[in-house]
Amino acid sequence: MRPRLADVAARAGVSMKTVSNVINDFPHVSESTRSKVTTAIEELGYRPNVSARNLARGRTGVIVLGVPRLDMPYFASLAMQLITAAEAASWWVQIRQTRGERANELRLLEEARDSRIDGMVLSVVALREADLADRPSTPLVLLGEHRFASVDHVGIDNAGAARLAVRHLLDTGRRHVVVVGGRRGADQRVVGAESALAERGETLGPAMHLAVEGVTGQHGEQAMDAFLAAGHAVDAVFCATDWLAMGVIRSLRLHGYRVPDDVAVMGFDDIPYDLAALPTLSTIAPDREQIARLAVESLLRQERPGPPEVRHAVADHRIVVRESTAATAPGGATPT
Amino acid sequence: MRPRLADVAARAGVSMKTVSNVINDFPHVSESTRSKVTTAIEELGYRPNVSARNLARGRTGVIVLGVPRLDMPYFASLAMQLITAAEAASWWVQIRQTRGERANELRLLEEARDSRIDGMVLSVVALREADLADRPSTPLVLLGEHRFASVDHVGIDNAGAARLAVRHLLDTGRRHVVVVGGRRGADQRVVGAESALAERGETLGPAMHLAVEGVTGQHGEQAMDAFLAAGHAVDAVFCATDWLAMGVIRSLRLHGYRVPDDVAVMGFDDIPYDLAALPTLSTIAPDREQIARLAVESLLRQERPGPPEVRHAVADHRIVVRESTAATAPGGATPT
DNA sequence: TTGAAAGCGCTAACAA
DNA sequence: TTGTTAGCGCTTTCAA
Repeated sequence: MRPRLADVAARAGVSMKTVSNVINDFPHVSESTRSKVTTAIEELGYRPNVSARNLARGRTGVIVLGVPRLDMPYFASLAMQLITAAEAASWWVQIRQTRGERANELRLLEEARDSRIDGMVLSVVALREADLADRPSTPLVLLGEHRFASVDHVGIDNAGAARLAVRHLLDTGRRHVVVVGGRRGADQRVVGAESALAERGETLGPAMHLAVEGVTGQHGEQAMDAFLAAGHAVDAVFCATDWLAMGVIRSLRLHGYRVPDDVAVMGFDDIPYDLAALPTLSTIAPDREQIARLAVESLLRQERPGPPEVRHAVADHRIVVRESTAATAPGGATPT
Repeated sequence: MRPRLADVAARAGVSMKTVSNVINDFPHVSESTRSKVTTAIEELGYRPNVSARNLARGRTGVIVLGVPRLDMPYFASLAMQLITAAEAASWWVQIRQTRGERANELRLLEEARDSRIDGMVLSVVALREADLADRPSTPLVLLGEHRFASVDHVGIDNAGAARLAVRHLLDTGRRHVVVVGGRRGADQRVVGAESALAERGETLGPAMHLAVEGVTGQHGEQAMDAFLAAGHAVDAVFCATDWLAMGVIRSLRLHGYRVPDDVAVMGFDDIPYDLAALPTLSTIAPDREQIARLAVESLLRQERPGPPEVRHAVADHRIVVRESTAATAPGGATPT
């Protein structure tokens, strides 16, 4: 049988309370007592029973991570980082998928309310501020582009990152930059791209902004197909995600453009497949480890009693330059 | 406060035992009693406290899924399927990564032994039969290519699937098939490829088998680079995974081969990015949902008392034909 | 078929 | 600073 707290107490010649104090790092434990207890723990190979602890504490020991799709490597590696960060707070992470649909995001929020979980980290795509009006008392932190005044949030500076990306395109001699992403004004990555153009006294013409509804490569490909069919000049494309970029490259090449010789392409996310693509994909790499850590910190802070205080944390990012934006550029190529 | 079992019992005018019987679907409960209880449950919105239940049952409510890397979409979608299947058995799934290293796989096995979990599903890469000599009493089921006599296993017919893939290449007029995968004799996908060749009276020459150590696109690319440098004829490549295939295509195209015109390429796994690649990738699609379901069933069976009985289950697969194996083939192309 | 009550292993109020 | 003990909410043995 596995040793219990009582066994440790007996062996150390102290009470259960004392052992509990040691395990939970309470202050006010004399050094000699502490060492007696830790020795007993070692000798017995004692490990606390999580179910019992959670029951006594009124915790469930589980937090939920909601992401659009786990089979998008960006979210998968985010999930792994969160699992690691949550372990330190002795939380299991339960992963759920939303497919980016508002109905599913609402459903998760509803689950948070019925409080069989200790907290929720939600990577939000379609949720609106109003949906959070009567937010659950369960600790909640949102990830992703959208940031609401009423809820903790962890993200990166999407606009700043996009600005960096587009500046890079412009710095390497590109002139006609297409931006593939979400709705203008709403999508911070599009906003950032616009501002980089503005810095050079240029504007993002309506034709140069391709608004996509979905996240897959096919969405990027179709958008680019439509753009190219219209016959506009282009020598660079900034995409809001790497997956979109893969589709965009497919479209460009099927239309006879060379990448990066004729058109440079920049993605966003830094997924492992970027290196297997032809050309390898330049991108923005968010610091996912930091994001995960900040999310767990937020949950822990909300768990502590005290006046609620909403915090919006910003994690780092960096630009990764690879083949797809090599500086061979002329201006405004046409199909070969 | 959340309603407890006792509240339900009081409201229904029965004992806790009776409510417990209803909840756990015990036989021998009169229909009238059952309906009284279910009504009370509905009215109160009662949900069992999982920690308490696990404590009483001596369960932890958690099973572990060990995969090489979660940011490989194959494993990510497998993970999601397992989460769904495990939910039915009211298990949380804790995901762990092994990076395919034997040391990490052994560490997980060790964790299974110290039994803070109810079961383990391990997608094994490097583990050996001997490592399982004193296997933990915790229910364990292995996924992946390797199958050991002493442990439950769920997989697909890798050799059969590979045979299907290579037959497809041969049926579309290809003659010089390169196989990229693990060690000959050990890797069932290589074995299956060989047998497909044997059916046509051909053999897999040593030069035509590229043994790779890793799983990434770069590994595939390097292997293909080396092969092409040697100047052998080739008009088809079968790769043990899609990721390898992406690297192989990169190499081929950088060496001036057109895919599929000069060389057809076939992958294995069916990851979402196959559709964003140029050309879109033909592949083998294992039935991951079935794999997950069978794995959970195995765990449940092992949990039940009774004589241990090892079972090896085989899930379905199908071939998915896309652009990368379009039937335009001549025989044995050379660089343009 | 249903009820009473003793745990499951840990936490934390209250005492000492 | 440490000990005693009453829960946390559910399962399950034994009786009825």
